[in-house]
Amino acid sequence: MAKTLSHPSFLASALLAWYPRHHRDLPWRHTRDPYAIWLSEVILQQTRVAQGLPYYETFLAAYPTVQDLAAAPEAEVLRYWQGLGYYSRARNMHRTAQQVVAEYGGKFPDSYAELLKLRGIGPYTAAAIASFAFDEAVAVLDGNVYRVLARIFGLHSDIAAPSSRKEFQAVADQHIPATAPADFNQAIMEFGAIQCTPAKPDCLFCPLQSTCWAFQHGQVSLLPVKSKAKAARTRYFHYFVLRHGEQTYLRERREKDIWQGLYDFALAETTEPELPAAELSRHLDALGAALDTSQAAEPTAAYRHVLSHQKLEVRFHPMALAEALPEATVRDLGLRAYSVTEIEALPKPQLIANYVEQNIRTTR
DNA sequence: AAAACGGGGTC
DNA sequence: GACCCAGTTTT
Repeated sequence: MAKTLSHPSFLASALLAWYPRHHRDLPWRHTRDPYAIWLSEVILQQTRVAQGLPYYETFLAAYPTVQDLAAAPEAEVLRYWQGLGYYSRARNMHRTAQQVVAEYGGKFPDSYAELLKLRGIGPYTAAAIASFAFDEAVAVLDGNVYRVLARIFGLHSDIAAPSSRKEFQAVADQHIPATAPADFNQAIMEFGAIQCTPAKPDCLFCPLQSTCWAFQHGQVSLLPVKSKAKAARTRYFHYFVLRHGEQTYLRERREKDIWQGLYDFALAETTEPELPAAELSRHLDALGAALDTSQAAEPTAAYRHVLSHQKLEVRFHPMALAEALPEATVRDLGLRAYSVTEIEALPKPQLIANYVEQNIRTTR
């Protein structure tokens, strides 16, 4: 909780003076609706404003209220989220919307402590909603705030270590003014986003230059301290794009892995780049008589798709079917046949969406 | 405490 | 290629 200071801290004074003259005009800054604020904050988790902005507009138009979101099918919600990544954000929002309707009578919880109990709402998002929608004096702590505080106060703790959170939170809570918590939170994040940037911050015209520890000690480029992430592992995907006339077979990814709840094609995964011939023929045998071997096509060149913790090398094997797949095969592989129009409506990983866009369309 | 979870922009 | 992004959940 914030200490109520008898006078504003130098940090709060500087940021609150800086903010009105420099901030960007963003749509979620014109609302006090906790639902809209919640949506914007979840979208902006690990996502840049420029990337998230169009999603915010489209999503809010599709689901103007928490009741609308709660009533929607999950696949449709994921389809609106397609391309944003971290799809558990959308699944959690959907479930939480249903909970808010069922257990809170459709009225959003209005305190930090209560918000924190909801799925998909952690310390950052709870503080953001509590301050922006309800004027609660709890400081947000995001990548921007870590960076600003590390530089201003010369904090050298590794911001990638969970244990550092307490230290930074305490400093932020010490400076947030009870009289303007929302503006302070907006201001410190905006300041980090456009003035105190990761690379080449604008120290020359910075209002905090004289009080900034990092600037005074020539360590701006060294702060914040952040340990390196582990190297991503490489996975090799071999997709079988099975087509029968206008129909293409896809399946929902239900397993606990990347892209949960999204749709892709029948998949063979290997730990080596190449799919062994024996394994390929085993997969082809499983398709039975339906496979039209006279129209066998070569697999595509490998697409590289980079995620935070994985590098994917992906090849597509387009295959024509002479007849629909046997019921047993469809069941075993979890597949279903979809028209082009239906495929468009399914939520898909961006990689699959790109492939569909370029390679699957109505013939003629 | 560490790992998993997307995709795009920037240097 | 490395780093970053208005983080949260799971292990």
